[in-house]
Amino acid sequence: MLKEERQQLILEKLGTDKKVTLVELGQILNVSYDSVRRDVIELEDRGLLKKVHGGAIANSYLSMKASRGLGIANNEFNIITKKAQKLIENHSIVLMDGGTTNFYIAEQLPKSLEITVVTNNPHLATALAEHPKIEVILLGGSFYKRYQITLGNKTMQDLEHINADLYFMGINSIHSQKGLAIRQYEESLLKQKMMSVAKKTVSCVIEEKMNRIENYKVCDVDDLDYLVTSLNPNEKILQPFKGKSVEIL
Amino acid sequence: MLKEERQQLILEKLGTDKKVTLVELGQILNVSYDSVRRDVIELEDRGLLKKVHGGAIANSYLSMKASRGLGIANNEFNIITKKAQKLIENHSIVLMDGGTTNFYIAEQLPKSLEITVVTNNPHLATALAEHPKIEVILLGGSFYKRYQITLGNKTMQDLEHINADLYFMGINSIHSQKGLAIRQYEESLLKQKMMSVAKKTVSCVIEEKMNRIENYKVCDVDDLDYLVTSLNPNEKILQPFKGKSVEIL
DNA sequence: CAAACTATTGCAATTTTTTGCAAATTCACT
DNA sequence: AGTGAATTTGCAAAAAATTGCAATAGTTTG
Repeated sequence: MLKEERQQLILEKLGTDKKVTLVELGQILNVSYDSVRRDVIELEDRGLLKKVHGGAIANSYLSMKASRGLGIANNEFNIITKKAQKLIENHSIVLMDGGTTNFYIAEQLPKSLEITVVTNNPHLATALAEHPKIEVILLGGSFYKRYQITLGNKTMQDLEHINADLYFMGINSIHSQKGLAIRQYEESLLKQKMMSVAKKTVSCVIEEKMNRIENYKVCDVDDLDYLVTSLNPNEKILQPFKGKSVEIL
Repeated sequence: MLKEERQQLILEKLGTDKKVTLVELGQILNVSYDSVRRDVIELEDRGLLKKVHGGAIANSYLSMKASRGLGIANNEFNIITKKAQKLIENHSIVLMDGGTTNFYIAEQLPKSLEITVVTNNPHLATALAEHPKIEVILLGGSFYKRYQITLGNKTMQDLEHINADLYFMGINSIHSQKGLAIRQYEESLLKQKMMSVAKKTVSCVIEEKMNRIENYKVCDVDDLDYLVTSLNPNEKILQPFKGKSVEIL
């Protein structure tokens, strides 16, 4: 069995199931787990999937683009999107970075909205081509394949010239004491910069990201202006955030 | 067994199975593996399949034709791509802008190539994620939805800091007297800037773009260093370009 | 027609890539 | 904090690719 053949099958399975375990794959493909693991690593480097402990899950951008046409609505994302939209004023300058949640919000923006979106995420830029009234500014810099965003000095410099009204910060984890954190060091710097050039910062987090702690802290919960979740305001998981200065939606 | 006969059989098998291994082919065709391997290399050069370690897999957009048993003409884009690749040296900085031809060339670049690609085309950036050894720099600026590239002052400024070795210029029309032209005024300015920051400029044009005249002239044919076409060098359509200083491939 | 040239093919030696194994480490979950 | 599962790392065997070379067949040229 050819390596490419295996990888193709992995992607196919991932396309239907959204997730696979290495054990599963090893059995189906009838090769050692090591080979499967190496395949998965390779595919991750190409940005075609995301590797997790014990297996892999489908690339969020790819699967979203695929599911968009089918009208498959993800409930949690939809709730968040609805709430987030209320924060966006017409004729404002909105800063958005990478991450699935931001991508989803951008896609669902009303077609009538006249705003300028500044982003370091090319997927978001191309997706917004469908919105005739939204102007898109793409931040330049070196392109990080793994996270599919631009990063680095150039991107930071570009930001100096931006004065945004609102910043949608994508985040990997949020914790009432330890604050908001992310997996990449460089990315955490960029996010801090973005906060500094925006009047207000909002973070939209899905439930699975709450009360986890990722590697690099971006800021404290108190530094946020708004926190958007899909949860009901008096869920117990939200209680630790209540005393903070952040407004919870 | 004739070479042509073998190659025909390889394509047929590939049309039905989508993949073949060299061992398999060597047994069926009853020739040395070396011969099979050379056949596969030849077919890959003509863009009719994709060679991988241990065998070959079908070229998606050609497999349909092949399964119908049609004789497949060489693909115009593939011929151009092969010629264009010869111009790219390892460890060089390559500038590429928008356009289908450039996108295709980028996609087909060998996986082993170690270069830096600078582009104002987000699609190209994400497509190049498949190439682990290629570094991608995305030029920032306002995103021009119609042509899916970034454009404007910011993009121009970003270019000031680039010293590229080679520039692949996408173009809408080429004419021996009227030069190379494009539909958008802003884009023509950008292309001129790109030429000025690259040591050499190459344009890859498909036949339908030859001897037409679009709205905004970018430069004269003489200003190009290389002109890549799918045509045979002594085609009559190429004669008017012969006296020029440009090298025709 | 013969000599020179070219293209094709197979073989052998060398290098590269892939693959599976095992030991040591890290991770996730109770 | 401990325990089993998953991952990482180094390593070695196997498979495949590359290269140079020589033999053969086919083509061109004088």
